[in-house]
Amino acid sequence: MSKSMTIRDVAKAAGVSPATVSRTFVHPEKVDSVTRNKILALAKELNYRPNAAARSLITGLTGNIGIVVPDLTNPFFPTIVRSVQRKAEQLGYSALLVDTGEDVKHEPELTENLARQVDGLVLCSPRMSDEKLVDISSRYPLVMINREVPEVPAVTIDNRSGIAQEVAHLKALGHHRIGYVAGPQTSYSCLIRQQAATELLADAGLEEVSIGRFEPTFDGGRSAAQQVLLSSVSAVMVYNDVMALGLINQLAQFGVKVPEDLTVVGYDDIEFSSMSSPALSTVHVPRNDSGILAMNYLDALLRQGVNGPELPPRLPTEFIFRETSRRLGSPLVAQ
Amino acid sequence: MSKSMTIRDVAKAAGVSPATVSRTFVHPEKVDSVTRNKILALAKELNYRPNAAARSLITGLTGNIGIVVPDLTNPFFPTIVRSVQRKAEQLGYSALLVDTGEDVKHEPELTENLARQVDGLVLCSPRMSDEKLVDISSRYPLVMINREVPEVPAVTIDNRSGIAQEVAHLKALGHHRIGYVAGPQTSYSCLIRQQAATELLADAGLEEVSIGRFEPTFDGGRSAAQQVLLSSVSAVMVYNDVMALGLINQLAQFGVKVPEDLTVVGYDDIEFSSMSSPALSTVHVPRNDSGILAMNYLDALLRQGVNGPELPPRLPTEFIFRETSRRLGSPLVAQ
DNA sequence: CTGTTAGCGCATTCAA
DNA sequence: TTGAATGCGCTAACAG
Repeated sequence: MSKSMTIRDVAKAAGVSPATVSRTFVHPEKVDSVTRNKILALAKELNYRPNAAARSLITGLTGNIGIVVPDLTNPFFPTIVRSVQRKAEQLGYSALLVDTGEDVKHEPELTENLARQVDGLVLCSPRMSDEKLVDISSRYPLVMINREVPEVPAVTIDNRSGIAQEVAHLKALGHHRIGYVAGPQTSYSCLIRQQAATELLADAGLEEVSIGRFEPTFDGGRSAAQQVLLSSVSAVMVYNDVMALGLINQLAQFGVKVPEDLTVVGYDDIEFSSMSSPALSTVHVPRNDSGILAMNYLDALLRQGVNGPELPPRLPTEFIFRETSRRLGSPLVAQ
Repeated sequence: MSKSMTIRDVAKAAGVSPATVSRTFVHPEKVDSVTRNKILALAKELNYRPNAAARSLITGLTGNIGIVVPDLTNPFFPTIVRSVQRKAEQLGYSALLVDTGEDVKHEPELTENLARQVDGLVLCSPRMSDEKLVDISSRYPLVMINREVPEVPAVTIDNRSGIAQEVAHLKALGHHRIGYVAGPQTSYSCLIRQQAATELLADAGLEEVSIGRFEPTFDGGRSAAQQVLLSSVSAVMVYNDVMALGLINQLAQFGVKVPEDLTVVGYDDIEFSSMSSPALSTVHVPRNDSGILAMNYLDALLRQGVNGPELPPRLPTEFIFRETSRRLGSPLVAQ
């Protein structure tokens, strides 16, 4: 118990060679079932644990995967990280985490450093350039979540469908002049969502007012309030929930009530969106699923060697009608 | 570039022995500055990277630390995880993360599995028993955050002082009959806070009404609303912010306004507490600092070998007076 | 200050 | 089906 058991201790105890012990763990089918069971029993009796470093030195594998997120304090990410980590654990990996702090400049370096310590990477909403991602992906097994780059495997969200549902919702409520409050350019999904909004609003015969870019944070949303107020819209679609919550908060301080005076819809369906009051109308993004799918893909990629496994199609989103959207011009309910 | 460089490649290129190359990385001071610089230059020219597994096989060290959290989607934890991870990175470690999912039963096992893969552990608000923690701590280098167990190193929060400030605040606002909404028994800080509340309210000559236990979640807070309403208190102290936010949300649905009809104070000062409306009066807990201090301690522990380094005293907390607390019986401001 | 020697624990040849 | 031999890449003794 004092010193850790090695494969030779088990071999000695079982009266076999170290090689046989090794085989029973790596290729159990290549060992006679009698000797195998004997070794297995002895192994756990002696509390033997294979030394990961020694194994890694030979196989070149670590048994670890890396998760990279831009900002763990952004409520969008913890759910993803958690689901990746759990699935990784189920599959026999441990998960290393790196938070880049939205530092686009250092993101490639941090990612690459991590890459050398793990068998594969899960990159959550990476901010770096397409070129960098293609480059890193060509050298390390990797899967992205919430980003699309040609030739780089990814679990993606059907942003366009989510925006379409928002547009349909707002149109059904009688809104015509609609604002889109944009997030930062560094965010891929922001670009996609805004582009979809522009197209789909036009298709629906609605008028779009582009507002922003702002930081994708609560304060970013607050700082959008003035422009929103000056834009003469009856409804705004906001890049994400955190910003939408910030916007609503600042609007309240200006005496503008949501949804009475303005309809606001978010995107992501973070946990707090259903908790705030008024509860935020938003688009649900299956973040938990995305993590599981990404990790499953990575595992398949690692096992097969080539990039054979199928990737799921863009994950469906669903509009959630809560309390921050209402029919345009409908009378206030008596208090 | 195709195959990874080894220490021998560098040695050959520099015309020295492998041992000298090794030394320049591990004990730079034991190598002549001229040869050292030559080796260093060659090393990066050849893009040499020490093989962690080989190094680990000899030293018994991995260069990794492990972080264990009960629930990453609980907004209390991401800030801590992030600060630990960043400090770890600064100190030359990589961070492995495990989310136990508030599964008390499996927590020891998950922790122990992680322990074998890392040089040391940071346990955030561990839920397992004192005995288990003492046991694991006796076998692996470890530091806890937000838990106190004799003989186990920890970065702790001055919960009592936070509660004292809340009590003083409520007393100053004229409240007399005060509720304490408790969280789960599995949470150490809940026990401490409630105990402090009982004592300090009594000391202040105030009347305490104990309410709960509830889950330390938003829904847990909501489910406390009925009992709070029936308790005839003018103010409640809630175990944590998430619960306080849930309570306020449910109270609103019952037509009870905060702070007009009831004063509510939380604990933790999670990010959303300043973002909600009304903004939550609460006790700020220095979570970011706690992570940094814990990681610094762990590093010192790992370096010195013994458990010599000093631990900081309980970290100070600070009451934040926001919008959910008000003077008892003061007239409403005209709307 | 530097080189030589040895081996960390394991998985994989190759024979038997 | 099993055993003996080899080496993954590196660091730590020890000499020199």
